[in-house]
Amino acid sequence: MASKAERTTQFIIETVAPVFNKHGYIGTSMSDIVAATGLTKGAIYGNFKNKEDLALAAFNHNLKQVMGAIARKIEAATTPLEKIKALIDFYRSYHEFTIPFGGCPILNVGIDANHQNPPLMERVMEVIQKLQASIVLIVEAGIKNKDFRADADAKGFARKLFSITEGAIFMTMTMNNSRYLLDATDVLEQMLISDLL
Amino acid sequence: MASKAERTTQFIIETVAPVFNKHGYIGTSMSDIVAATGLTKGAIYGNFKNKEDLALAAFNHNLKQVMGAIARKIEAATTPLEKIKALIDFYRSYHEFTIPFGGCPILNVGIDANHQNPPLMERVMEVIQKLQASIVLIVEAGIKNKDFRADADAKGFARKLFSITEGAIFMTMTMNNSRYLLDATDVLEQMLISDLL
DNA sequence: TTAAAAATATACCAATCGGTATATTTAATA
DNA sequence: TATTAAATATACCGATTGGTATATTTTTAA
Repeated sequence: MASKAERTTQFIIETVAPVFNKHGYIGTSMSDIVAATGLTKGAIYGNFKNKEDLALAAFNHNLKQVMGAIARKIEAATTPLEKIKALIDFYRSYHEFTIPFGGCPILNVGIDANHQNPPLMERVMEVIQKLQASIVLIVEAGIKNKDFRADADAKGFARKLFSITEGAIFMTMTMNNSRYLLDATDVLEQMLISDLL
Repeated sequence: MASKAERTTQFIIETVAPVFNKHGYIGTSMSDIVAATGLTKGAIYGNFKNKEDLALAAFNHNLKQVMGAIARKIEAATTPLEKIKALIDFYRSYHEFTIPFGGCPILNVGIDANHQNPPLMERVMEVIQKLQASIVLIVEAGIKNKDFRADADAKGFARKLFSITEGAIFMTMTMNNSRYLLDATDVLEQMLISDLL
């Protein structure tokens, strides 16, 4: 069994992650964190060096939740074409999925940390690069596989997929209307045909 | 000539608008505002009831800047088709255009005010509705005009245009790479053909 | 079961937060 | 130019910020 300390650290991260995602770095105060966890400042600072470290851990935890769900969907699919389809399909139910998290962590922290928190911003950029690279890998596998056209632009497709998805998440979150995400899946399905097939 | 007071009020709004857009509502302190304007708290509170009123004025000012530039482009075009093309084309140079503002005010405040500042959030939603309605009007004029297909989905097109654009702005701002906006113009041009023509 | 170590709680710190009452300066106008 | 009204500066308010030193409690392991 994990030590008490390890379990407490994990508990703090899990409890605080949606708070940071909803209210942002500056918008989340140490007293918010104390209130959310029911612990005291002593306990928090015993487990994390400072607020910034905790925010980083919270962001990574939020990412893991969302990425984990996506990864499971993609890994369940067998061919590259089916993986891309599964990825697009995931966003059909993303609104309900993301409500407990408070939206997309990449989008939220990307806006929140820009001009504000350089280390957090660095992490966002790094994560986006990695996610795009993993989409590129799938598309390239599909080219080898003859699922996709030989001249398909894997990087371009990954960029557009990511960009369109983030825009749709933003719109459904701010307008509280999942239609934007459904629109986006239509656009992405058309793009799949015109760009890759 | 405008009175001294009116000019000071305007000066505060103009000076503070990009600060709010970059750092967000909570991230912008009254001392930031004092430092940026070179005025004192007395002067600021003599011109605005409180920080929230100032933030709202700043948001409206930022909007006016961006919307003004777009409106000029659209009004210069004569036919509905050309207006839509001009709108899409505007985003080709949006990255450079928006750097002094610190990004898209709708995107920034939409993320920043969500779960944080209900009156500001209300204003964001209202603005998005109005902007989409104005795109719908252009498309509907184009349908009457025979520029566009009779069965074109004006509202759906407006939603997708807005959503794709915001996503691209987010990506180019956080990755500091205008390629995402250029990608988006390609997608939008294809969408113009497939959805409206 | 007890001693040592680790984790948590308590009580505090200086700095900063948004905001205000009042004094002073500046601008408008007669 | 003098008077008045408006605008701005100064000095302050209590509350809250992130963070810490130390006391207390709880867990771990002998």
